[in-house]
Amino acid sequence: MNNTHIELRHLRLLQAVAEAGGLTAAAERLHLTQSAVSHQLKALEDALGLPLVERAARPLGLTAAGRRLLALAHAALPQVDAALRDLAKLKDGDAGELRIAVECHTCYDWLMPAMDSYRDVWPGVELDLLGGFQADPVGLLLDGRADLVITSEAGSRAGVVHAPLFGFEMLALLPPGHPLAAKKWLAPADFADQTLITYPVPEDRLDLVRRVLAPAGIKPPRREAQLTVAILQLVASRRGLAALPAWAVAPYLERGYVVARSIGRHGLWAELYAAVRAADAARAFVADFIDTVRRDSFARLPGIRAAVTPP
Amino acid sequence: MNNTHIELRHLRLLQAVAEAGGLTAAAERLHLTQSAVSHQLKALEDALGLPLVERAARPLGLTAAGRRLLALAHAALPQVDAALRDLAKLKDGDAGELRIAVECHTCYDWLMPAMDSYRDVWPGVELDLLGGFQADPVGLLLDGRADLVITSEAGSRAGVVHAPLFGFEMLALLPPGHPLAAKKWLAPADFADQTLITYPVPEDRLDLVRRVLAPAGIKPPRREAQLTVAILQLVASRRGLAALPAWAVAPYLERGYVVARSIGRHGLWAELYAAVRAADAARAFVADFIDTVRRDSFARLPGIRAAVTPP
DNA sequence: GTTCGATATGAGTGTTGTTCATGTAAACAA
DNA sequence: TTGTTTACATGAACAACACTCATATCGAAC
Repeated sequence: MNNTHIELRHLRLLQAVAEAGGLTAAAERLHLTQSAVSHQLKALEDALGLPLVERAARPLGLTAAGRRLLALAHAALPQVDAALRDLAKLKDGDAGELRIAVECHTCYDWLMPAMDSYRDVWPGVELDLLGGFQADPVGLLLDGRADLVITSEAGSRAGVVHAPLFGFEMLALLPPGHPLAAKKWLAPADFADQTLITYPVPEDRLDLVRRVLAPAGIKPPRREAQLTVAILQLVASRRGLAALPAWAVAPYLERGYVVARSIGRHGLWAELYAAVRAADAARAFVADFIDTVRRDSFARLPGIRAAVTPP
Repeated sequence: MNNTHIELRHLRLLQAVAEAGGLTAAAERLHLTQSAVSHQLKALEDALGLPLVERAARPLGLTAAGRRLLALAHAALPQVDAALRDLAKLKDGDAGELRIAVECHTCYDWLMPAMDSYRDVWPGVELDLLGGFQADPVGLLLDGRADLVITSEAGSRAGVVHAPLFGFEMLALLPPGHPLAAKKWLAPADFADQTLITYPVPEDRLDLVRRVLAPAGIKPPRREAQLTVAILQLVASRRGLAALPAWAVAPYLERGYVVARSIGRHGLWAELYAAVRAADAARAFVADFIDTVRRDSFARLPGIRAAVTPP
């Protein structure tokens, strides 16, 4: 029957479920409750008269019907997005300038590919990347020296909008065979007698220090390194511990170069935001840059989750 | 912006508006009120921040944005339909038998192409066409000698479901230059002294006689012909008048072979139904045959409208 | 067994799509 | 011109539906 009342909402739902590997995780991405996802999926299955997901398996598997519908989602949703982009260009024009300042060192890992995707669909937008460490990157927006800032601070300043990108886990990195590797997760006290290897930034910019160690009154010695590989090399050679975003270390973990542990019972989670001037937030090429980063990151980065603050 | 809440419903709406050339006509096809279509279109335009249709022109024109979105509809909706068909096959299987009996002579005009489209997507279904005039075609369903009957009678019999296909206008055909051609439409009395040329069927099967002439107490002489071309030839050579469905005579009208006039102020409209056994109505390959006929007919036949009885 | 993480379910609520009843505007006829 | 017809717009009332909240159920790990 073709009169089945199917909507793009259903396709987005199925895609999210398949990608997230579970209803709860899908709900988070869609900024819905788990209940809504469960209800909606059931309603869809009832309407079609076919089960779409294997409820037993974890990660959740799709049935043959589910896979067919997912194939439709993969075919149709990008077409829809492309059309909406074209409409946005018709409305706002398709040219502009986007000078991007980046606060976090490891962000280049995902920012570069995202910029490449973006360039494909907005060839008329001039992309610039501002280098060097900035004391007050959001200030650059108001100075007019940058148009978009990637930051981990949600702090809202007048005239600036912070759009949440995604949440990620900071993992503690240990050399293989380190005594602490026996634990499932590390408590603040575990860092007491360890050297901390970090990027060369002030202490209050390090989530591990500001949110975990400082509150616990622990102040381990620090050693700084400029590059991610250098930090990993120091950890691997047992000069100390480090804390880096999960996505940045995934390739090294696979090779067994270092091992990772969560920080605290539920892990140390941080968020990234794209800050733009309020006046620019509604401009199509700006809004779509943020969308592109979100989509691209979810497709590419392991161990990230939707931002808690809805976009 | 991509977070715009667009749904397949919107695409179907825009497609219907574009094809029907107006909101009112689109509403009829979608089995909605004109108000609903107007509201929904306005909501969509507001959400996108762009006008989609040129309200002034008649038939309604699309803006550049409307055309872009229509292109999306043309790309995406067939994919959706194909996916739903595949799901139906997964559910019910993809094979079956469909013996079709046809009551109306001119129906072969659209039935053949529709059957061709259908065969493409349901290669496993055995299609058969039952020939010859049937006194009680719906009876064949209950006898088990046919599986689907094309009929113009809505009359519901136990165990048989009548699915409306579309409404069409019966046009009165006159030779060019006939005195009655001066009128915009013909009244019952106009037929009083004219010979009526018809297919060889009982009088009570002729809509013109049963619904117009008989109630007015008019009983013109009849002359019968087997073939549509024969009827048209007799009309053109001034042997009498005929009444045929608009779609069946469109090509002859274009060539000026005959001229057509409405019967009555608002025209004489009839409907066609597909009758199937109630037990078969839910089977995917049966339901989709009916859908295919509807879609195909609307795409191909001029001067038809949605059935008044909602499907 | 208990606990934890994940999905299901029922009731209540807010949103939104639809209809109904008009209003308005343009085209056409008298 | 006025009346008539046809098509689209609009506001209020209603109905349907999607979502949330709270809670139940299920399964796996300990």
